[in-house]
Amino acid sequence: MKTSLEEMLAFVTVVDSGSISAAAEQLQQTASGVSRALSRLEEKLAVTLLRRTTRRLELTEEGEVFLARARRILDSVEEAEEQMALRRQVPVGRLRVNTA
Amino acid sequence: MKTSLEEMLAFVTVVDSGSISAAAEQLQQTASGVSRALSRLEEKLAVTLLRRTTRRLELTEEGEVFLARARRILDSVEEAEEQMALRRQVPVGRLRVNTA
DNA sequence: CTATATTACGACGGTCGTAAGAATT
DNA sequence: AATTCTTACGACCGTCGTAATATAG
Repeated sequence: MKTSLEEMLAFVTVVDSGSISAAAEQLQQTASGVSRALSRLEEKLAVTLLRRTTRRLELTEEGEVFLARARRILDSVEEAEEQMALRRQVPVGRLRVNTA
Repeated sequence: MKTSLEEMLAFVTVVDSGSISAAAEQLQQTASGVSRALSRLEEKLAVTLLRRTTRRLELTEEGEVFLARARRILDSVEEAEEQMALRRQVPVGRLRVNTA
């Protein structure tokens, strides 16, 4: 449980946007931050996820595998948060209304 | 995506162990830290997950709902990490062996 | 030469543990 | 009265942005 959601999000966003700098913009961060988040993730997993040059990004096999899982995890978190947000506004149980 | 895995883990551990102090021990933290992690999570979700007195813990309805999802998320992360660990040791593809 | 990625550095923010205080039984 | 939870206070660790450096095309 050493990996963080932020790091997973950085990874997924980099893949989706095609570059670290594009991901940075999308995440409202600097490229520096995204680059480090990615390195941190790889270090924690002890695996190379993305083979990168200054021009091209290429997913490794491990990256491919992890990507799918990371996506699902991020979606699940989003979903859980949204459900809480909903539950806040829509109290459960019967709704009793007195009509005139 | 504001919530963190650490906070979810704190929440789940508190529920499973029955108290904040027990969870703290299990997580190798202080009760103070776990208590704050829990409060942080509730604040971020803007929801009360656990109604707590000094003696009793009671899941709210929202807590119940979130608990199930948090468990699944934590398991998924664990799984993803383990898969990377495996893949590290067991390179994929054909294994060629020259026998004498 | 240009665009992108990484790294060193200093700064800042968030989380921690300790210790004191509050609350429940 | 005892146990547990919470909070205030410093301290610390991790992450950040900037700016400099490296590198691919």
